[in-house]
Amino acid sequence: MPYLKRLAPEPEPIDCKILTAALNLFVEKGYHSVSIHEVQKISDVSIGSIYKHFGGKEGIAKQLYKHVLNELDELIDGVTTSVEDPVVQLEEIIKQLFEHTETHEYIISFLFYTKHTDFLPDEPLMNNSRPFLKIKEITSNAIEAKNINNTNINVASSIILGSAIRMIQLRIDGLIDDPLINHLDTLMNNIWNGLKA
Amino acid sequence: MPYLKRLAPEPEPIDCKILTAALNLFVEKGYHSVSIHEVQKISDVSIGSIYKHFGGKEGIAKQLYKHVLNELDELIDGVTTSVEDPVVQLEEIIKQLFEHTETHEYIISFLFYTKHTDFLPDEPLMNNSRPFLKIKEITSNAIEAKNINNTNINVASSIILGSAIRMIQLRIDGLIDDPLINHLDTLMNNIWNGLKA
DNA sequence: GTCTATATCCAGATAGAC
DNA sequence: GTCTATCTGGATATAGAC
Repeated sequence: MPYLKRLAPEPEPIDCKILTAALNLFVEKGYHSVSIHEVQKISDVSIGSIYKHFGGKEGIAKQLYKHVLNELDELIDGVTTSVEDPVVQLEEIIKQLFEHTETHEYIISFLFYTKHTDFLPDEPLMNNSRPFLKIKEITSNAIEAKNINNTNINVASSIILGSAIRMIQLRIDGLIDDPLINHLDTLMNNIWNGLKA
Repeated sequence: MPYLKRLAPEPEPIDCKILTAALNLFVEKGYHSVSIHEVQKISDVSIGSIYKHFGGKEGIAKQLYKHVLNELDELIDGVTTSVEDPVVQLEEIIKQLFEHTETHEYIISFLFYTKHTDFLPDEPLMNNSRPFLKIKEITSNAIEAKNINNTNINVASSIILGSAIRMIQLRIDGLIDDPLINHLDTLMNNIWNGLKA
């Protein structure tokens, strides 16, 4: 699990004061309720520098968006290179996402509980981004390997990822009291039990 | 199905020019990218009247939020009064939501593909609202009636509702080509197959 | 390359006529 | 009760000093 190892010793999940401040503010208040002056204040970098580096608020959001998608992509690659069975790969990905929900809540919240099109209308849809397509591909592999019932790929991936994302959102909302990792086995058993037929 | 019957003959899903215009604009552009002047233009009601009736943009959003939650609530009540078995109730609710995704896309999008806390931070969380609590209650009933494996309620409801919501979102994104109703049986079979154990 | 002070714009809200 | 014209605040973005 290279992803966790790399991040573990770092106090900040993102190595950039501006992006870190923006992430926190965007998640807490929502993109449009955050002014560039707030980002300036929290990050302790001047307005001028922010504009030099990112060109403005939308530039920050764009970079942040790419950054978190890239982290997710690396997480997936870490899993796919260390495990063979696509079913186990999916389970491991969800496991790590559940863990990150506790340890990197803001990144997870920005990834799975943000309507990006509200402020990045020109970016490609998250559900069409590399890491999401990879997850879909893994699901497809699992079906083809006959480890999963030959059901529609959109249905299967919606059951798998949809359940996990919903649990993450309920956890962030505070409607699930304990860490999601406690429910991982139950979740996966029920999912596979249905899909494996 | 009183819900559909009531709405069927109406050209507009909402009987208020201002709310209808706001719904369309909010879904298309996102709440913060919509100005009150745009709502004025589309609804063809003057700014003054809008402020008289709703007190401002947030007032419109608040009313709209309550309205769509109320419609969902009525949909659920319609199902629970016409069907006995909680498992069938859940299936029927999802069926109607899938149908509405085709016929009332904007309402469904506002319900299931909008981050309401970004513009209504003081409203109760959607996942804690009456209709969502009712769905959770129905799921709980299903478990108690032994129709569903005695698994954690949060896990079971995440699998059921999470899959459905994700399919709705993928459909709205245009990443699922055909109407969701075509996939209803496959989805429900795979879900129940796993949960019924 | 970093900062502060300033300009510009625009959305939300209001006042007052009809 | 409905409308239009106007005010005001605040955010983005820039200009120019250091």
